Amino acid sequence: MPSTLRQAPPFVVLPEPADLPEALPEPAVEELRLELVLGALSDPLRLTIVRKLLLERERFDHPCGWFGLDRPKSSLTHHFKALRQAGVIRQRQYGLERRSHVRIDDLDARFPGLLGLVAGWTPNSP
Amino acid sequence: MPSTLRQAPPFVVLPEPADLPEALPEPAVEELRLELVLGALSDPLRLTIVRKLLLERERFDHPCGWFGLDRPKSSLTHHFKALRQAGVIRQRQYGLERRSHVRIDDLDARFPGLLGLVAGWTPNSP
DNA sequence: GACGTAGTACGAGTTAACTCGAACATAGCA
DNA sequence: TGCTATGTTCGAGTTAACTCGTACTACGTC
Repeated sequence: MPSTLRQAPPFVVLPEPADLPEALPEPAVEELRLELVLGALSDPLRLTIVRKLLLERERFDHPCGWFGLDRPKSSLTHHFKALRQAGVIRQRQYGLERRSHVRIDDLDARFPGLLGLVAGWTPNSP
Repeated sequence: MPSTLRQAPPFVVLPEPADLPEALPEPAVEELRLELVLGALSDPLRLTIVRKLLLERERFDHPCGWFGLDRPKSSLTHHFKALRQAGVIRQRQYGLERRSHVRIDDLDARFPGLLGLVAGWTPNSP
């Protein structure tokens, strides 16, 4: 019924400055595995994280607490790590903060359409 | 690298005769949950099953052993049940045989593009 | 009836994931 | 020096999933 599921909003790829901190360990584009990516996205909390990153991408450089997730810090570390190790997000260390953004280019190249499904997802029913 | 990942083959929806056996319990289209579908597809064996059903759909009415999966029968029952309960496949009882096919219409309506990713998946690397 | 076939149901062992508390590390600031 | 904020690591408890053997059902056929 909801047409938002059928048509995802276009994602604008923002240019990144060259003086970014090094990204944390992650799989390369060609190492991305569909089953691992799907597994990482098969969790409601992680879907919430990725969807929020996609829909509010212009403000992606926010600390972990920005997501407003009511979980202990160690749980959030666990889920962000799961997303990063599957290749869904990239994380960079900004001093104390660890900022995340979705690897849109890589995921669109390997699994076109997948991020549109995530963007159209809704936590409760359908 | 492989262009097969970017462009999935078109799926032809075959008309179904009206005298089919009743389908086993499954979620309705509007009940399909993305996180459950992704979870069901996050297993290599189940990806193999769904991909084989998609690519050789014209011969979908085969017994479970047709898939050539080297697992005990009870394991296969487990995985086919997981796929059915997530809404990925539909199963019908033909006498002794339980035949499965992918719910292409339903999945395309709710999660467009997802089956294309499955069809383009390859078991090992990239 | 006996046999083979296609598959389910149950139960147990094993593995993996999730969840969270507690302790720790680091940077900035008063 | 201490305090706060951000986030990690470790460990343990709990839950869920996978794997599989065994027993069972149902339908043909000989």
